[in-house]
Amino acid sequence: MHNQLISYLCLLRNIPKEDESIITSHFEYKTFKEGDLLFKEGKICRELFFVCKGVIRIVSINDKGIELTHFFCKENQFCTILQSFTDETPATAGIHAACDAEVLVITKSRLLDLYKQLPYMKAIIDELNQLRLIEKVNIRNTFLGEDAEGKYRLFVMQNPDIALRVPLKDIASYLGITPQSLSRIRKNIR
Amino acid sequence: MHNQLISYLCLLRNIPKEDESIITSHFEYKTFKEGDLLFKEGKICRELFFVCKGVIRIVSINDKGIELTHFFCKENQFCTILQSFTDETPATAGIHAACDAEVLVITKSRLLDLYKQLPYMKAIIDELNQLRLIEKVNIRNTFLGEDAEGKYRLFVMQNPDIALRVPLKDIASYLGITPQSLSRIRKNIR
DNA sequence: CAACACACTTAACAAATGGTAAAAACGAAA
DNA sequence: TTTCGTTTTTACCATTTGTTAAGTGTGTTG
Repeated sequence: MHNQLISYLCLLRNIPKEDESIITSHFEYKTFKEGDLLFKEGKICRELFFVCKGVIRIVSINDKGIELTHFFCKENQFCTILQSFTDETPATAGIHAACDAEVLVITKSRLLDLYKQLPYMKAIIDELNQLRLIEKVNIRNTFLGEDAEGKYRLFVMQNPDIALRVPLKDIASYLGITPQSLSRIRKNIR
Repeated sequence: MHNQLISYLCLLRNIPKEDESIITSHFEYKTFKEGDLLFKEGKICRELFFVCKGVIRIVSINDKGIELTHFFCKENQFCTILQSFTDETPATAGIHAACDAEVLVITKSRLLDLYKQLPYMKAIIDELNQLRLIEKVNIRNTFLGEDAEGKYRLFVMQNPDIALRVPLKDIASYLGITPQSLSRIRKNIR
């Protein structure tokens, strides 16, 4: 599992062999079952997760009590509640396992320690943030102007693996439609 | 105008007095009329804009020929087509003046030169990117699960100034609804 | 001023989506 | 297996939004 993290980081920047164990030793391996809570809404998020296997999702509850899925994170993606992690303010969203998942966790204090030992790690995380920003903007733009069916088609095209692994209701709450609507759309597509 | 840029940057990090002219000399001042093109879709975007006055918007055209407004940038916001600017790939969106606007422009090569002279500028831009990522995620999440009227109310609450200054059709294309729908929604709210 | 282009509004109808409810399918636990 | 709870499907109706079309400004240009 720790190898997977190193392999991924190597895609962005060469990691000296001798640094590998420094990096991995800062992370802790954990497993979760579908529906399990990785992080609870309302607390300050001091963890950064790296998904090794499975899918996790960022979730909040709106004023009507409806679950909203902000986004999914799958294999080889970092995930946290960025605002809470950065500002140390209470998070307005939690993190749930959308299916069985294996993750590596690093706490904020350990991450800062890692930055001290290996300053280039900060640059990697900054670069990942920029890539993530580009990705978020792209997702918004491809969804813009599409109706529910169009959004679902785009989602499936861009994330065929996620579409197969997580419950329908989670995808519906990600697309901003009701499970009934998504079920209807799936039938129409078949 | 250049003072405005320095004032804004000072909110993020203290700028030594002697650096101010180094920074501002890298930027060029330009004015645009409503509807003017700041950057044309399809080209490689090598400019980073800082809005001093007015509102600009990122625009693309979908397969049906409909204009889509990705987002607006107003006073004291940096704006570029980030993917194109970073990867030097052709941009799939252009930048238009949503109302009369005054901006400071820095080219990519001049920005890289500025990074060399003042390395802390890179940290500032990285921090701005992270803030922008948090903002994009927040916008998406507050819109999620809202109907068209809810999205419009949220937009007006969060951007009362923009709502008053730019054409209705641009806001409609930002919300992903037709101008007719937005006109109807405005009437209902009155 | 007149003519024109463009943005905005309004209306009538069609299509898509939401709300409610109930049934069916599925999985977990006793 | 049976039971229970949850997810998914289906159906019906209400509401929202899109589509089309026409009318009303408003500003610009000749």
